[in-house]
Amino acid sequence: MSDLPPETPKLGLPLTSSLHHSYSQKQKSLGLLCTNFLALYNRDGIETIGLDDAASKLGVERRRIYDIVNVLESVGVLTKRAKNQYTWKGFSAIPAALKELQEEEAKDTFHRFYLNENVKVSDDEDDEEESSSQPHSSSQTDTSKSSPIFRFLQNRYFLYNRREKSLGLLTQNFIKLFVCSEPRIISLDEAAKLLLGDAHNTSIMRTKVRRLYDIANVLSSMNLLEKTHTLDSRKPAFKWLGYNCEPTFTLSSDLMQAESKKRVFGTDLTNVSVKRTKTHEHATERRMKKHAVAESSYNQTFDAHGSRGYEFGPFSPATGTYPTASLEDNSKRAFDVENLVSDYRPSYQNQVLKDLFAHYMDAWKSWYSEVTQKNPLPNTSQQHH
DNA sequence: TGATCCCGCCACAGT
DNA sequence: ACTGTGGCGGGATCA
Repeated sequence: MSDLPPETPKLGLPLTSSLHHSYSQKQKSLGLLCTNFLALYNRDGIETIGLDDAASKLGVERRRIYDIVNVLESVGVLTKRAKNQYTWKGFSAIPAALKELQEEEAKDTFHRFYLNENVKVSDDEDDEEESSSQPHSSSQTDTSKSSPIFRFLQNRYFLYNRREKSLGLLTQNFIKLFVCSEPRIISLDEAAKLLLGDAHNTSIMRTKVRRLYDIANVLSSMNLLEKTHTLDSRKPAFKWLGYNCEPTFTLSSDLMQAESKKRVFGTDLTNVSVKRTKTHEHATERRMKKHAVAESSYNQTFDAHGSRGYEFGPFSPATGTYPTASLEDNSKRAFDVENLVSDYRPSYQNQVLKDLFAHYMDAWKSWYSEVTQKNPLPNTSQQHH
């Protein structure tokens, strides 16, 4: 139905901008918002941040604050304290957070390598297998759907799935991409591919890339990231800068302006002002349609293959960088350990990771020799099959 | 035209 | 029922 006209006359709107309704995307970018956010809260005496406070001070809707807060939290700058409230940790918390990410990744890699745990199942729905509703002519599936157990599992599924797709986790996995490999310049397409594992329809890719833009923008405003081009091609890409002790982000001077002359950013409290015109009702329609589809595809997915839709681990070794050994290859692997290690190690240019890997390696070796001494298994390690 | 990415609907979670 | 969160992708802007 007809909503209010999209251009409701709004209070306190800068004449200049309202006259020639020049819409500037940049003025409202997430990166800029983040800069202002940091300028606002990265100072002494701040320990608690209220979302409403931030939203109103920055002149944006809450939704945008969530975006920022989620990525800030994923690098340790913030911590959720309670509903609507975050605790400010500051930039000094970044190194530890990054280190933890490195460790996580090293651990994952270790497991993938030695335990062959890449059971990864991507979170996409590229399975075109009958896009129509599943043929379940047997009514028994329907009854089972109403069972408490089903609902419980369904809930778990949702929770897990949601977490898997959260901006925060995506941020961490994105960062791992940089922190754990040497070519510290990655295009977002590339990143999306790595994070997605393998094979995905363009729709999933597009969505992922959109999110990566969001993330990259706030990381850039923190000076953890920088936009450049890939060395070879002219493709735009991002370069990891890492944390350089100094609070490198520019303490935006316009914050002062914002403070004094109200709303440099946003210009409105209710975001109803000079926005991109859009047919409201159509948007709603689209929604309905979209969600109807999504829902059916979910049901289908869940029914068809119970655990489908999960993505184990941050990202799969889609690039084939990791030597994979199957579990039944025990004996062979045992003899190759040293070689494998030296083969593998070079892919870690990063000293921290080298050390970590060495650490795991030592642990594993001592464990292994212990086991093999008690249980001499020359070439017959696989006989128990 | 392809790269960017703002915007806000609405599903799901929490009270 | 009502509020807090935040996934998601259409389509406007930018280069």
